[in-house]
Amino acid sequence: MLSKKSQYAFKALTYLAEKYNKGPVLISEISKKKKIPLKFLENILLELKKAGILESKKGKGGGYFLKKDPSKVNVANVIRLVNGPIAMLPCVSLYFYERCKNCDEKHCGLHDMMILVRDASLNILENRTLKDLLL
Amino acid sequence: MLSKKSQYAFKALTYLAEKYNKGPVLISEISKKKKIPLKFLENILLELKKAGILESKKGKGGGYFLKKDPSKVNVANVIRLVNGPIAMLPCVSLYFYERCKNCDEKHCGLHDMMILVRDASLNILENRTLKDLLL
DNA sequence: TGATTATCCTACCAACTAAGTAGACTTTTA
DNA sequence: TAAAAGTCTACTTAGTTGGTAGGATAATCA
Repeated sequence: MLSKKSQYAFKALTYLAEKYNKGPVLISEISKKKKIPLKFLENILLELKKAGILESKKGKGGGYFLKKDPSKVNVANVIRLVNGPIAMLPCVSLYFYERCKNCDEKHCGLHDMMILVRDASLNILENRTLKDLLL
Repeated sequence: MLSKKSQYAFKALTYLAEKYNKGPVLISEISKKKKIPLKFLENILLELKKAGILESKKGKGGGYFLKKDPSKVNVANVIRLVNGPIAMLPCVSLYFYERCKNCDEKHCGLHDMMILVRDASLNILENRTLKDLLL
């Protein structure tokens, strides 16, 4: 399941996508409109900024805004960043791979099935962007 | 991600599937062969029994065994039982549904996308059984 | 019938993660 | 230089995960 943090992240990102190219948006505005706890939202937006998805401006007239066009922000990447692995097992994860202990990946039915699940999910998530989440 | 508990459950179940119709298997045997902490495995097997997947026999010559043929034990159901929801959001879960707060499901792009992901995953998991996990 | 074998059950615990809060600091701009 | 706004460090609180301990209960067999 996606964490609350991830759900907040998507709400904030889609809000910013709607306001793309309309100047910086206050954290407090996003917090109010999307009903996300202010200080928690601060952390999330900062993380998204450090990952290169958002940009910010300090001082009066400042706020957060998308660094790239909404159609360039990949959904799978946002999930990996905020939520972690998409795969159901570490041994089939592309970005968070860890070897199974006491289990030979070459002869593991669970492993093989989870690769199929991973690919089916990625087939959707890798081909969607923030733009697809609007409306 | 699947919990360790879930991974242990699948290891134990596939082991029992290999021994289907060959009489009860000791918890301690599964524990040793599959390298699963004994007392933790006890809990897991008991849970699987209560869910109607396993059967047990007490006393000498006792142990655990599959209640049904491995080809009748659905993978999706095992995951739901031991790990929880398969969907990535409560608002798109079939068996663990919860309404979104502050979010209209009729107009939510995230919701729509997560239904696609859910269905893609279920399409695989619902059509596999323990038998498919062997070898 | 009583010892042995094995599951069943209740309770507990340590470590970690999720979710959120507090408060001071820094930078920008008017 | 004061106000506005993001940045940073640290904390709290609640819940989950991954176990462990020890006894109760039931079945078998000598």
